[in-house]
Amino acid sequence: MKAPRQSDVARLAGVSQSAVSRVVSGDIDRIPAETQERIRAAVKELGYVPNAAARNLRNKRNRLLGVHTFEAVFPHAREDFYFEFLLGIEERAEEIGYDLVLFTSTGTSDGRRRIYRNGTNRLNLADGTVLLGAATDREELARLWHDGYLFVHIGRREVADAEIPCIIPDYVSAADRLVTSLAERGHQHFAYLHSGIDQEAYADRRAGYRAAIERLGLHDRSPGFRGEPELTEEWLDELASGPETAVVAETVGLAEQLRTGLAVRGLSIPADLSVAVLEGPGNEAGHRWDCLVVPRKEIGRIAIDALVARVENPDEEPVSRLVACELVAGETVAAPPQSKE
Amino acid sequence: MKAPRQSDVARLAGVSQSAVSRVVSGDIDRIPAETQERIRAAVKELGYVPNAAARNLRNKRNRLLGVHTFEAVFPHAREDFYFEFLLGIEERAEEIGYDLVLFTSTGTSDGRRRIYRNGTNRLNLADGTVLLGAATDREELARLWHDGYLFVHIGRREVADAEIPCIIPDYVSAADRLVTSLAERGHQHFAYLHSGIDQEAYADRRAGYRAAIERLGLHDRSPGFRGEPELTEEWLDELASGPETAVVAETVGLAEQLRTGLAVRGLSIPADLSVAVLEGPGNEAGHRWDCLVVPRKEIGRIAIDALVARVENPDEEPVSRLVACELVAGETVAAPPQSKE
DNA sequence: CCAGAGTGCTCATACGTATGAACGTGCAGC
DNA sequence: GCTGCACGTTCATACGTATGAGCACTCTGG
Repeated sequence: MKAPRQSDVARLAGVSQSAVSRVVSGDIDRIPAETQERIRAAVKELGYVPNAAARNLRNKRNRLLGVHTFEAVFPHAREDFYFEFLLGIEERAEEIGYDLVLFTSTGTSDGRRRIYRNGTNRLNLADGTVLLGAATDREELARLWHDGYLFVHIGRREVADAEIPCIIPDYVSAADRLVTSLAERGHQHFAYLHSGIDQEAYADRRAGYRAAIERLGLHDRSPGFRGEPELTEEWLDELASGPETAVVAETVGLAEQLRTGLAVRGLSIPADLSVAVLEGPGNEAGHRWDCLVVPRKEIGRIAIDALVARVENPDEEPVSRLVACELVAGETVAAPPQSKE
Repeated sequence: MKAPRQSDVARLAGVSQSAVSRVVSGDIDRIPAETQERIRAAVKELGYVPNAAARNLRNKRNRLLGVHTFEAVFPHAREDFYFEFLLGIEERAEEIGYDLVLFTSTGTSDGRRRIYRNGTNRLNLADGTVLLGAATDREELARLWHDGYLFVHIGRREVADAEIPCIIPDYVSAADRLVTSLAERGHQHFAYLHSGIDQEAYADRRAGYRAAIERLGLHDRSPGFRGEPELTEEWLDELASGPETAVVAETVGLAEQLRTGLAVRGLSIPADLSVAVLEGPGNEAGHRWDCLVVPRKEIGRIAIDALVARVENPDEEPVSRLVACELVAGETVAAPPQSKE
């Protein structure tokens, strides 16, 4: 029971293989309707179906887009970082008629996934690949780029001597707008709570924060922002007695800690202090923090579009794109208390 | 910047293309270590990577497994049916070094996905495919089978004139054991709450239920089981006053309705009536029903193994497999009330 | 009646790989 | 010195498709 080929169809229809190829792939300018009909009938009778591999070999195109995460996708997906991106990726791929390859074969025993393994890069199976993962390996990225492989990376990733095309949440602008909106509410004195971990991931947010503070002539003297350990008892005491009316926290976790620290001192949010967070709300339906929302699904879609643009037009310049983040109002920001106005 | 081919590697290493092919694909019986080294070095230097399409064309093998769902995977995945299956599929594929192709390109405007579209079956890009989805289209399945395409289906799916290899939760045995365990608790009189929708999906469960009832000489006179509308006021009245001490419900939803219907009549679960459910617990952390658990992740893994077994050994008979379901204790089963003993 | 254009189709080839067959070399055994 | 054999390597081909070039024929216009 072997799959029929174009040549089988051709024999049945009494034409050549190339005529069949022309009909099935739509190049029918010079093939009269009657012949087309005969060929189509033969196709149907034999149940002919084009061989994707042969087509690909011939065409260099696959309509296949890779998705490479540096960790397993599904196992963590429920609450996970990746999940929403994948939503957008799948959705958009489906819309434009591409299939997705999940590169799972590149896993190592330690649970990490590498692109290159014993010198082999499976990725080239796809026309192009979306890379994502906080733990993206710089060296591999650099090599991939130097090899001229077509890819986009979700999230900012700077690599020396390579210009990685990234789809980046516009944290700079979002942090700036967040501060601006606090200032518009009347806040003048700010503190910044930084996470300490992963310097690079928060660099944009810090830049946006600082830019807004300076542009608007606001005051900030938060120790955390100067790199010292934050959320210590001393820090909290200082905050409680200081002029600050607004705190910008990098993570929800920090904000929660802050809340308890303040409660001990008899202060509440937002009555005494407004707090906004520089990351999206988690799934845990806790306090409704004022925060920014990374449009992950949207980013997934954009990544696919950026990739496909280059796949379909190789002359296209690889560029990074910023994607705007929305600010969402919660219940943790209010006007400054009158006592401090 | 074109991808290097074996012939490029060969030129650099000073050997023939076929020698390169032999080394990269492991057929090295008659190639001395020294030559292998030279070739490997050239491979590395050029960053050679095998062309999947050409390989596939030549071999009929890809180390690529398809995943075809008849609806979008990710969009619903959080709470969804598919999710756990995919977990297992990805996990197992990773372990054995296969990549996964998500067939998304086959979507139609109505949101359904078909395998065959304008005569083209994209699936044949992969070595074999795992199909899943409650709404699986029978005609397409039949055609796929008749075309000799390699696949397994998750969930039972019967198609005339075709023997679809399926991975099937063993609902028959699970339902039987569930009844048996109720009987061991002392229950003699049972009622069965059926969902009315999707006859086929619950057929196995009904069979297992009935088998246990008959084998153990138990009593059942539930109208629902005879196909009449269930959970009517009359039905509830009858149940409340009848000899039944245990109800087996097909879905959690039905069980919940039952609970409220009983509450109105002053009866509670499990004090007055034990209730067990023939489907797994949802994510909603409501009442802890006694129920069965479909080992979805496990099934995903098994599907991959079954598929790969046939991919790697085409003589292998396509067979369906039953996978045992676990029963989990909840808080809705107890001994029958003494008044009815 | 011939040049030129158009029509309907086929020829030949390339895509990159894997592999059975064949080839040349060196060496052991008789 | 010839046969036989193992070894190391290459040759040649097939997989199924797409497509530019080309061929044979018909028609149109001058």
